[in-house]
Amino acid sequence: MSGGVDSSVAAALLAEQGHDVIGLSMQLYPQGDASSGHFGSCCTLDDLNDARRVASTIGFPHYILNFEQRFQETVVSDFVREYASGRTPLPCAHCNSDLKFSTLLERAHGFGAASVATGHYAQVERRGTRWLLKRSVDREKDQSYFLFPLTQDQLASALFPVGTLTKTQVRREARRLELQVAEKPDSQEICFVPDGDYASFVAAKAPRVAHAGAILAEGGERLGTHSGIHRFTIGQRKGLGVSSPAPLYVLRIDADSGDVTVGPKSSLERTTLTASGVNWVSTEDAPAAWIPVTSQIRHRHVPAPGRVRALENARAEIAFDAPQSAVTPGQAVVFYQDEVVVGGGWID
RNA sequence: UGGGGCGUGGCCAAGUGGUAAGGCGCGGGUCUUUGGAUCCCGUAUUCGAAGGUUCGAAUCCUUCCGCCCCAA
Repeated sequence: MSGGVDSSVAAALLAEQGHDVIGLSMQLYPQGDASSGHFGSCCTLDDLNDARRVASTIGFPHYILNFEQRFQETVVSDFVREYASGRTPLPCAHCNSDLKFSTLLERAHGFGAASVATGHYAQVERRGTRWLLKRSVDREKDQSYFLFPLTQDQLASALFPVGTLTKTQVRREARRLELQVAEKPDSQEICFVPDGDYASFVAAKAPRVAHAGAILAEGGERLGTHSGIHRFTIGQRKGLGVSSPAPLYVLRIDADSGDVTVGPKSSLERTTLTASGVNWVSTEDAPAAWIPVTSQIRHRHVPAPGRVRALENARAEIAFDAPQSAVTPGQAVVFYQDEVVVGGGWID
């Protein structure tokens, strides 16, 4: 329970259906700092109190789990490491697979719980011998993209009560259940970075990245300098500090040399990509031959038609029917067939 | 008191007689449980200053101010 509307409604609905619900919230930052309000946008002290009030209103126990250290070890360290290596992290996906459905799930089992329910907009469905991950009914809010790493065991213990509802319906349920968080704004942006200043956050954790480097044109011409590769992501237009007749976008980030290569938007297009750490959610065996899928290379990306096939060592190759802009290492590529998550991996 | 170059919005910068491109930044919006991501809208009655030529100048002429380079 994050203290938001979605997880609150998820818990309340399960309780209403007669499940034996216990509420669990993760404390991810030091309490003292959280109270200042400058420690991110979710799971602050206020949020934990909101969760507790919801549990109290519905009438089930609520516990706060101190995951500060685990959070640092999994989500935050990966976040920093990725930026330091010139990649763009996707912390929400790691938080789901490495914290919520691992450490939190273990603790929940310790409480005697059969499953962990969250407020994610996604669906889990049993088909034959496998658990399938599917998009939520509300396609606009679908969060299956962030859940692609979940294993069969994790999916077997996952419940997404709001996955069959629209956001409008969730708000309506919250009001019907008289939850104090019914009108609470949706959370957004990265939850653990104070003031949204992620660059300073990364630089503080990994001082080595904050070194100046060159901004180069595609031909190698030096256009300017920058103050650290962690400030850039593929496809970024703003913040380059370089003048040009036409907008420039980040094309490549070389962590070794510190070079950031920029060029026109058209140079961002790619028709193929490879991914590592691929999780084939829907299939027993990784597909050796090409299979048709639609793929997303970022959250809110319009699914792009193409095909995918498995490579050695949990890797995969994706070929799009039409070029896609800004394929970004570190982001996830998730492939779908209709509403079903076939699998996903981390873009190389 | 030798020669050459430059001064356009906060920054970079096009434009060399026809009535101020563009980029960055900034402001606003959109989007969003990743990205100071993308996308959209706005942002110089004015071109170092003052005169002059012209129907008309940032663009030509004169003077002045400021900066830079080369040669002494």
